[in-house]
Amino acid sequence: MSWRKEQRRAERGYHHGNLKEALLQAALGLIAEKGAAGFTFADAARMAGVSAAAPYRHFRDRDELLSSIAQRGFEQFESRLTAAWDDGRPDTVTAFERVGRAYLAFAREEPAFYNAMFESGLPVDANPALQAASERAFNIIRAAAERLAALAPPGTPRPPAMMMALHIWSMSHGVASLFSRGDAARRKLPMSPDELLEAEVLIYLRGLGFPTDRRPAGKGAEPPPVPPEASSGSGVPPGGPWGKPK
Amino acid sequence: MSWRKEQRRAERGYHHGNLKEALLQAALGLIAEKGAAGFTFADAARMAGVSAAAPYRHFRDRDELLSSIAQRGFEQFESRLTAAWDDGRPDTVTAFERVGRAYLAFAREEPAFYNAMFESGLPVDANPALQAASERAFNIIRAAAERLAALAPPGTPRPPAMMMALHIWSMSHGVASLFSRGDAARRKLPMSPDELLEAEVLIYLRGLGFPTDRRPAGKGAEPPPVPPEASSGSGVPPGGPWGKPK
DNA sequence: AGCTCATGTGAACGACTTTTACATGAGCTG
DNA sequence: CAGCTCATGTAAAAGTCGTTCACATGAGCT
Repeated sequence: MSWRKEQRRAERGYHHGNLKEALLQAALGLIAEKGAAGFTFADAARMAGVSAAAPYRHFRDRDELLSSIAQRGFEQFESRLTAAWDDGRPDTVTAFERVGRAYLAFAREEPAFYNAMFESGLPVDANPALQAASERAFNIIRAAAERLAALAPPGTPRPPAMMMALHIWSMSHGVASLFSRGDAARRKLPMSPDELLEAEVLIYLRGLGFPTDRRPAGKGAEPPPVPPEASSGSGVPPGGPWGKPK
Repeated sequence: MSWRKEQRRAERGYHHGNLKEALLQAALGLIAEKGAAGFTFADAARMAGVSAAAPYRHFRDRDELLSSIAQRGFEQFESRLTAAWDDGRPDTVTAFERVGRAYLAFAREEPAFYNAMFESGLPVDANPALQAASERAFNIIRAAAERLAALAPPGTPRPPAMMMALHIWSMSHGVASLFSRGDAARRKLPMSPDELLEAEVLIYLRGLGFPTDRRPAGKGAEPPPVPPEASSGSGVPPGGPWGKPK
């Protein structure tokens, strides 16, 4: 019953040729299925068709593989946030909310990455590269917050952008962790996680004095707003950022 | 040299007498140290001075021990939130913020419970008792939100309490997960997690139209507010719910 | 053709989880 | 108090993992 392994070896020769990548992919799949805790180094090796010792030629230990995945995750995360932000087009508030949705979408569509990044218990601060990658991702949110803060309605004190960024991050992460994960969209909600986050952010921005109907109060500093009929669906209903209160 | 085990046995006899509780305590300590992932059934047994097989007389498997801890955690969580809410005294907004701080305090002071409850990857929905306990805890937040929603300033549409509760929960959980965990207060922050959350909640409430200076707008429905000099430190500075913007 | 070194193998170690057959003794029953 | 029973503990064993080590292989360079 070990002709399977022989078979495999016959197919690909003694050397795998691309083991590092294969291990990363295998691990990604396993983490998506069973979570970072349930993922096993040996399993990844098996899935790649190599012995249990082979992975040690490419990763110091199981943790390093996990870190590599988290690192890659932060990079993809950053690029998705960057794309969503799109340098604040067509207007800052719209783009800002798109970033929020992108956060949730990432958590939903890349559960393995999200898990490795935020739920694996990895000591992020122990790995400089990882920390840097994480920071780069956060900086997207920060940059967006900065642009938003600059639009603060005149007359009111300008909110610190850093604080706004942290607030938005915590909201996004909270919603994602609690309500938006793969098979784990555990609680029954009166609204989708996306709607929940969108309303949350809108209420928050309104609390800062921002007009949340997509019509910026400042003039000139902001490109002309999208015509109302173009902001399909995600526009704020007249009553407020939530459905009809009953 | 296995006289240690003999020693222990001599001290307590063949039967432990209170093994279940001892295991729970041991596990709690281990999880606090090394996280739910690093915690080991065998270690707990060792710590309690029994063989590795003994725990199976009290827990079906490692997961059941973890679940028991999470369950207990939710119960303590509920009671702490209940105490913090204190039925909305002295006024709803103050009590509401106290709940937020209690959330963070729990995450900080009971990392083992928090870990088991929210970060262990336990399938909460697979265990009805656990799910119920979790729901009971959340219901505190929901009840508080309901009271708050009832105070919504007249004229504006009344926000759905359930949505508010989910929002507050996500903020609290987001801040706790990202910034407020034991050795893992990873990122450098311009303010403490408590301040961060407090500002976040205040801005949010203001976004809903609530007066956030602790002086309720409605009259009669709310007990008289605390005199300003009594709300030490946690009162809202005149400029807004954050420090001086520079 | 031959060398070398990155890459993979198998065996082995200790730790962990879980099951099984057996041991102990606390507490009830007569 | 004697005897029984059953909850609770033990040791041993099987299977899995992580990790290391000595050794094998063969890709690519000289």
